[in-house]
Order: sequence, then C-alpha cells, then structure tokens
Amino acid sequence: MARARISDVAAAAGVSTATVSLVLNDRTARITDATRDRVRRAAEEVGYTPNSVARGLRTQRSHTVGLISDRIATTPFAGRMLAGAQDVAREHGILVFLVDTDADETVEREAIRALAAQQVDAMIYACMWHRVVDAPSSLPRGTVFLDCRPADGGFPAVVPDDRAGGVAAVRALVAAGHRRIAYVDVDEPHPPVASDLRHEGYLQVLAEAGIDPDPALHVRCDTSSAGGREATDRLLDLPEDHRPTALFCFNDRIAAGAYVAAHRRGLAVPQDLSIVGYDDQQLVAADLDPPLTTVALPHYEMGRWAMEVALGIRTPDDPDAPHLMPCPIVDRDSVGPPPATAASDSRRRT
Amino acid sequence: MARARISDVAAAAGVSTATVSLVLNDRTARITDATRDRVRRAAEEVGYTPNSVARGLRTQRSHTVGLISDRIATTPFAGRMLAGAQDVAREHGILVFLVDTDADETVEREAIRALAAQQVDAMIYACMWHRVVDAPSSLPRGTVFLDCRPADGGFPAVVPDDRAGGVAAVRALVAAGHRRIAYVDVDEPHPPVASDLRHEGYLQVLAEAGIDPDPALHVRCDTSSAGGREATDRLLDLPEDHRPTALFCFNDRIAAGAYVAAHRRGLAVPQDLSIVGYDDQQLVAADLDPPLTTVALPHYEMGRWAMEVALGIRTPDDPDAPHLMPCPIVDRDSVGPPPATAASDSRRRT
DNA sequence: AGCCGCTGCTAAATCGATTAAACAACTGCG
DNA sequence: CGCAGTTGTTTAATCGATTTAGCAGCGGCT
Repeated sequence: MARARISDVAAAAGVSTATVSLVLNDRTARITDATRDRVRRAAEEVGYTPNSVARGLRTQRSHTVGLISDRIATTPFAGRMLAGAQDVAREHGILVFLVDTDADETVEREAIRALAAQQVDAMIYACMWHRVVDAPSSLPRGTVFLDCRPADGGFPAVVPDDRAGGVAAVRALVAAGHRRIAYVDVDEPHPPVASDLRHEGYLQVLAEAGIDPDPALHVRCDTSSAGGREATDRLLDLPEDHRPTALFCFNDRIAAGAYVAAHRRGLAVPQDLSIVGYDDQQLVAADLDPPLTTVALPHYEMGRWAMEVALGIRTPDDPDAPHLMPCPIVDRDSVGPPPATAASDSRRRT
Repeated sequence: MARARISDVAAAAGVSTATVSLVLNDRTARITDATRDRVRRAAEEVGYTPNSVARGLRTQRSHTVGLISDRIATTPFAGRMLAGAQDVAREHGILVFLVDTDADETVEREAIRALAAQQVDAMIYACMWHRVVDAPSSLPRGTVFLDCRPADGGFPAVVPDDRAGGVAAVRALVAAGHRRIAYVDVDEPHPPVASDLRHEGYLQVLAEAGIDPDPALHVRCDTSSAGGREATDRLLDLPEDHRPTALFCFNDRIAAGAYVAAHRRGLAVPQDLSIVGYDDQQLVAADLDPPLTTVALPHYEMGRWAMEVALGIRTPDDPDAPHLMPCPIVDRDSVGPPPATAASDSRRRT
C-alpha cells in the first residue's frame, strides 16, 4: 500500500490535481464550497499527506534547516540549545537535520555540501562552548552562529553574556560581604572568550566595590574536578590574610573540585568558604552538598534565538555584533557571609 | 549566483543532461573516456552538486533517516547514541533528521507524519532509557527501536544487556570477597525494565556464589544523589552482622549519594564500603573521589547498531527479540576487599 | 549496395507536487 | 441575439534530476 498521491485524491474527488492542490493549500481561488468539501473528504479518505520532496522541488523551499555542530549532540552539556532550536522549528513545521562534525574540517565541509544539496532553507552553525571560530568558507550567507562568534563577522550570532554573568556571580559574593574573592579560571586550551569575559566581569565588580584585585587570587587550572581541587588547594595554602573567603569558579566542575579541597581541610561550604560556579550543569551543581550557587548558561534561549533568526522570524538588533543572551544567576546554598575572622579583617582593610 | 544545475554542466560540456547523469553516477554505459573527462571537468568548473531533492523525487530514495526520540538530544545522558547513529549515517552519505518529542504523543504523531512526508528512507525510534514502549501505530514497519522494546514486538530493537551488566557488577564484588551485597534499586517510576534485569543479574551471581539473598539488602530509592544517600543510610543503620559491605547501585547518581552517606559516617570507599554504579556517566563516575567502578551503557554501539539495521547494512540475528548489547564493566577504585571484621564474618558464614 | 550489429549519445518520460494561463459555461447587458 | 465579463475548473509547464528506449553513424559481411 503505497502512499497516496495528490492524483489519488483528485481521482477520488473527481477533480483535477490542480483543484486538490488549490483546496488543500487554502489558496484563495474561485472554488465552490461543495468542491472544497469533496476534496477534503477525499483527502481524508485516502489518507493523503503531501510529499514534501516533490513540493520542495517545485516551491524551492524544503521546510528543513541544517544544524551543524562540533559535538553538541554528544556532549552532556548543551543539548538544551537543540531543544530551543527544535521547539521553534516544530512550531513552524520545520524539520531539523543534525550533523555533529566532531570538529573535523573535512566532515564539516562535506556536511555543508550535503545540507546544501538537500536544499535546506537555512543553516545554523553551533559550538559546544562560547568561542571564536573561523567560518568555513562554504557556509551560505545568513547562516546563524550559535554559541560562537565568527572571527570575521558577517553572520548573525548569539552567545551568552559571559561578562554580565561574571558580574552577577561576583556581585553576589560582594553582597554577602566578601572582599577577598578568587577567580578560579580555566587553563585556556582554546580561544578563551568565555574565560576572558567572565574575568572582565569579575574585575568590574571588584572595581565597583573598591577592591584592589589581587593577582594571586586569579589562578588557572584544568577544567575538571581534579583541576579545581588542586587550584583551590593552592589558594587555601596562601597566608591567612591573603587567603580568599570566596571563590568564583569558571565552571561547575571546577567548583566541584573546590568542594573536595575544602572538605578535605575540614572547611564547610559556605560557612568557611563561599563558592559560585558557572554553567548550572545538571548532575553537578544541584547534586553537590550543599547545592551550588551558579550562573546558568541560557542554552535553550540561545537555541530559540538562533532558529528564529534562521527562519527569518526575527532579525538581530545589530547585524554586526553577536546577540548577548543574559546568564541568570541561580541562587542555591554555597554562598554565605565570610567567616568572622576574615570579615573583621576585611573591615580592617576597607 | 544560483546553484549549478545538471543542465548547466551539460551545456558546458556540450552534451545532454542524460550523459552528465550517466557519467557522474558511474553508470556502466557506453560513453567514451574523452566524453567522461569532458563532463567531469565541466562539473568541476561550474561547481556542480546534484540537487538531492530532485534526485530523491526521481529515485524515491532521499538518503535521509528520521530519528525520533523522547528527549535524547536534550539529556546529558544518551547523546552517544546519536553519535553512533550519525557516524554510521555519515559513512553512508545519509543525513539524519532529529526530532525530540519530549514524550508528547501529539508531537510524536506529527513528527512521524512530517518525516514520512519527507520520504525518509528509514526511521529510528529512540528512548532515553531502556524501557518498554507502545509503538505509535503510524510508525512505518521496519522502524528500529533504540534503547527501548516495542510492547508487542514486530520491530527490530536494540537494548543494553542489563542482566549481564548486573552480573558483571556483582561478580566484581563477589570476586573481591564480599558476601553481604546490597542492591540499591530505583523506585520504579516507569516500566522498570532495566531495574528488573539488573536485579536478575544480581540474584544470579548470588546464587552462583552460594549466597542467600537477604531481602533487607534490596532497597529502593529515588534516582538522585539525595535518594542514594538516604537509601545508603538505611542500609548502614542495619545491625552490624546484617550490614552490607558492598553496594550495587542502580545508577551512578545513586552511587554518588552513597558516597556522601559513607563519608558522613567517616567510612572510606572502598576500605569500609565497596560501591559499584551503573551508566558510567561522565561528570559523575569519574569525578567522584575515589573514581567509581561502574558498568557502562553501550550507547554508542547501540546507536551504530540501530542505524546499521535501519539502513539495511545488517539484519538482526533474531528478528523477534531485541538485540542485547553488552555493558562492559569499567574498573576504577571504588571496589576493594571487605573490611577485616566483615571478611572474617563472611568466612564464618560460608 | 544492402543489411546487421555495435557504439555513443540523446529524446523524452517520469517522480509528485505547484501555479500561471487557458477554457468552458453561465450571466448580464445593450 | 451577440458580446463581454465572471466563475469554476482544468491544462500544461515547471522544479532538477534519473533512466529507458531509440536514433544516427560506422564497420563488416555477403
């Protein structure tokens, strides 16, 4: 039992295929209501669903979008971007091709070619983390960059507002009374966009609060639990009057390592050490003990934004600058006032 | 500058479109090498890429596959299934439509319709966890079930061999000398396929080892760190001669909770308590201290299997039973011999 | 010369839709 | 009655490929 074609509907309704097409697509053509009914009933009866391939060939719109990513789909991390993009796509009857290239340029080129051959209506180029990328030359113009910025501009892009995120995180710590706040940064393995922006936010808040940044409180480590633990150990080994009372960690995994380091010394979070993470990773942030205060990456919203721009539903405010998506802070239980000794000390220094 | 069509190539080479098609598809037709060269050069020159939509219409093969999932793409969990499926697809020049339905039946039905309309060559129906599902009636026959079993059979399916995984986990504990081994099971919110199978494996190993299963050592809890911690507390509150020396946890999150419970009582892992998890979740298992011995879910391999069957590259051994994919144990540092007192006790009981 | 068979290539049908143009039937009007 | 204008529907071209059947040209054979 092959799928019903438009000609089957036409035969069943006793009209031409043109009429069927006109009726089913609600074209404002001069067709009597009686005929319209007959066609619709016939379509129902034979179980007709238009063949999108044939329609796409004729109309030159495939109602598909290609989403190319380095490895979003296979990372625990950024799947919410896909969800956002998909939700918008679904709302508009669009199907999404997903290609994970594993950051392999050959695969990437081939994927772009294959997607173009499939006549996708738009493409989205997505990254696992916020970074700067060289746009592959074969990318069609109008391709939307998701969670990355094209090195030379020329494409709409959406990225998290990491600077504002850093501001929010450090402000929370300052508001709790901390003065000696460390930034446990990542050991830049990549163009360190996110890292730098969060650092800028950190510095901005210190400046606002009249706190001199202490270079010793900016440490770097591997982006892992072990790295965070080791870096935190270094910080906690500092002489007492330089020791931080709060940590702003580049991400939640590093923060998890900070917890381990603190616990090993018998320090309680947040009584003895306040910690703020970044990313709001499920399975990390909320499962820590106590639950981690962190900054959420707006993956879902970025995914939506990218798809909306790709489909032409919205246009970027400034076509030449990436759209900055706010990163909301999520308050949990890892931030408290600094310990009494440190608090008095900080007061002394003010 | 529109894309080059086959007629552009034909014009450039001074031949008909038929000849171009014949040459570029390597049809064994009677065409001189000189002409072949001319066509290929012309194609190169105008930058010709065949329009897959037009080709798909004519050949009735779209070189696309639809992958419907409840929420694979947006879960940190099972992205490796996608990677496996995609790798196979890419190796065969197939593009993958991904649709996350969020387990909404309306969305699901609509997705199946849209994919059928796009003339996908095959469909894969995937779940986030191993469970039994009612196959939507509109699924085309031959649809491959990935990480789930259709309630009434009739479709090829691949699932993890949870029974064998349970066997492997518990055998590791028995081999280390444990006799009082608890199974920290999940509180069945769903058809508990995985849970039951792992339990069967657990019981089988106990039987092999001549250990009487103690019902008090089979506890259930919420599938979360908090749940695991609470359940472990219950177990550790047992009188000493009933207290388990080892835990087989339904998953890594529960195991993470078990760590917390143990640490809170000053018990060291594995010296005082051995723990085995399940799932080998990145960001959980390896980041625990000490790293967790666990059983890996073969997501990547299952994804490959499903796509291979979908593309007809391989056929299931037994078309009526789900294919069982082995779950390898990954040995890390959370299993050791039972503490001396317990060990002597267990010897007494043998 | 006439016919056969082979080689190299092309004409044209086809896939299943959309849509502009054409057409038949009817109405209204002078 | 004859012509123009409407209305309701159909005809046919089109999208860009694949593929079958067939045509033209040539060499060999009788």
